[in-house]
Amino acid sequence: MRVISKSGEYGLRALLHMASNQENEGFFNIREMSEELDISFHFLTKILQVLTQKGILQSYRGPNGGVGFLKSPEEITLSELVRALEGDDFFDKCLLGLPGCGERQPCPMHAYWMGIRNNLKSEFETTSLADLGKNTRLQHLRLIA
Amino acid sequence: MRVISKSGEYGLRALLHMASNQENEGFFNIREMSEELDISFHFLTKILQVLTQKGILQSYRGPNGGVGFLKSPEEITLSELVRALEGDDFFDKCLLGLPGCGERQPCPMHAYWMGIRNNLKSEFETTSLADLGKNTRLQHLRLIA
DNA sequence: AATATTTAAGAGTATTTTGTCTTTTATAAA
DNA sequence: TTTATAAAAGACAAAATACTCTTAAATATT
Repeated sequence: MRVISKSGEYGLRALLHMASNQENEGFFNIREMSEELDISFHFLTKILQVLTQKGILQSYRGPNGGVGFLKSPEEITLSELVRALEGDDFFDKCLLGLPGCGERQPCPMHAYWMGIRNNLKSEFETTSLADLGKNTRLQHLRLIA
Repeated sequence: MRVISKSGEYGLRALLHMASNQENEGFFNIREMSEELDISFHFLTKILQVLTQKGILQSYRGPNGGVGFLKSPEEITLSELVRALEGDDFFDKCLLGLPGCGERQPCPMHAYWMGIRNNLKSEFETTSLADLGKNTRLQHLRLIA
């Protein structure tokens, strides 16, 4: 098992790369990013397309085209990114996978799991992409294997 | 995305079912369980086989055969079960999927994620299957859709 | 206008996970 | 000892996820 999908990992890595190179300011070339991060170009393109469709990134085609932030990384929360990459119901899912699990018809782990899940949710909601990106830049942390 | 795999969900549901019907005491028939929980019989069999191989369950073949707990549910932690069902490294994985991520060569999210991960880990380590099973029995909570 | 560049989109392939079916092995009961 | 029952094991099929390749559309430069 993995906590997030491969696409999610790739997406987060690309976003962190962008956020930690914001002096670059404008648009990032996807081909270059794919090489720097060692992620398949076409696959990364698709993942970033989704983020563009969800209004997190904007893109331009043609020479010097690329992808850039639509909102400032200060205003982008980790929670928002995980939902965009892993599905809107990420923080609502039943641990046992039971559909319709909730207050009205809880599974045996509902209350327990909801506590844990909500902690994670609020943690992710109060962490911005800028926070993580600054960290990356200042400490020269790696985004590749 | 899902937090645990489908096999993991099925395994937990079966174990909760067993733990909450402990008056039954002895062995549980897998066919019956698969019907009560609406899980494919053969698939469930394989999942329980793994739990048997990992020393959490024991099994007997033949008439009145089945699977039962090897240790008492009081002594089985949720942490142990998740590791058995999702892999031993469940609580050690890098959120970005980077191999070898750790103190020596951390990814930008390492410290942050380690905090969250360790919380989850200790939460799961201090929760027994018996706790969850008792809950299920006393409150008549559902394990099926 | 023509060409080159770069993302978008879609079709197709590979791998992993999930699920099914069949055969084997162990055990109990007649 | 034969038969029935139930888990173990393995081969196979289907679905989901991950990845590749080709074509289309947009934009900039000449």
